[in-house]
Amino acid sequence: MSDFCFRGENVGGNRDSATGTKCGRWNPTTEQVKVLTQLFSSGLRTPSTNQIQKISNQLSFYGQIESKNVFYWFQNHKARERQKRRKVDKDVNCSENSISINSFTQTHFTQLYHVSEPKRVIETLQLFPLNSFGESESKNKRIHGSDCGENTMFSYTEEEQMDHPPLDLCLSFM
Amino acid sequence: MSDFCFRGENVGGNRDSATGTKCGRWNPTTEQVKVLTQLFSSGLRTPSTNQIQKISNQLSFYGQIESKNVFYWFQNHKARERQKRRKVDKDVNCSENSISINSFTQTHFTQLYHVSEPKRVIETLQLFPLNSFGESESKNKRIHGSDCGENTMFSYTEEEQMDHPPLDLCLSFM
DNA sequence: AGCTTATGAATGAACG
DNA sequence: CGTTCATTCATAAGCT
Repeated sequence: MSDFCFRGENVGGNRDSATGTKCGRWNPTTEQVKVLTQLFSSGLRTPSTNQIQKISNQLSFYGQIESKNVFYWFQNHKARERQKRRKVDKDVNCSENSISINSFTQTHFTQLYHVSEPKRVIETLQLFPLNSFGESESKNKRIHGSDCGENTMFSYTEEEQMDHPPLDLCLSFM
Repeated sequence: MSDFCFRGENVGGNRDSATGTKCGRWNPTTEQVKVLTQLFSSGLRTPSTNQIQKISNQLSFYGQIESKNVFYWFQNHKARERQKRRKVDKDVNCSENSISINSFTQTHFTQLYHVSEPKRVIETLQLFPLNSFGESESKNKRIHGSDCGENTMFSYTEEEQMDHPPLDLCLSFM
């Protein structure tokens, strides 16, 4: 199943612009998404302006990107994780509720806004290696992990094209 | 309309035995679509989280469904109606506003992207909730202290009787 | 059977 | 921040 759904991501050389693809909005490459996701997984949620700048700067190697893209990405990612959590929280009950669902039986709004804040991140996300991390597995899941497996394993190989900067994000962050 | 034309209304689980895949995407039953459409026709455009939950809960009787399905359904339905409307409108609004904002943190983008509001569907059918005040739930007073009144009261009169549960949506909504 | 349409799902961008 | 809009991708259903 083709769950991976990168739309037009271009690993090799992202068409800068002014080509066939309309550059209406930012289309992140898989590398960019991967890095951003890892940063998020590392606990980074609301990067400062400075961090945004640096992230954007680093990611610009993989393709066209602006600071605001990074900004929005984190905003959206954070918001959606929470939103999803809220929506999925209690739909666990299957379709076995016959009738008699009164209005007051809706007492399972578990206000558990406990999103388990990842301890405010360490000031030095030295989480990812300086070099090409092999992306063995870990957090490669799609943002919107659905109920059905959601494998979403990016099946692209990157060994052959690691001529880009070794992602020294952790260095330039602080 | 073929009434009993469940397209996978397997209560046990929505799985496509043909391919073995667990679940591709939500396949609403005719009943579900009918109810959703009616709700939309009644004026409901953007149900709140609670409403989504209740709708989903009710519709789960007819088949597998999740909250996010309801959410997406309304999003898409509304968006597509507007989209079509826009196409018909044939508005050659070549508003070419190149966003030259690099400092998003500075201030909010001053973009006057004001689309023609499609006259907000008739929202006048706020008859009245059939049930009394849902004191138990009512409003979760946010710290924001903003006014409440997010209750999209609507009442759709279901004339035709169904051979399934009495669809007390209007009851459980509020 | 392939193409087209309809629609579920996802997400970047922006608003209040 | 939470919510909403707009655009796009992916896929099931429908049509020729």
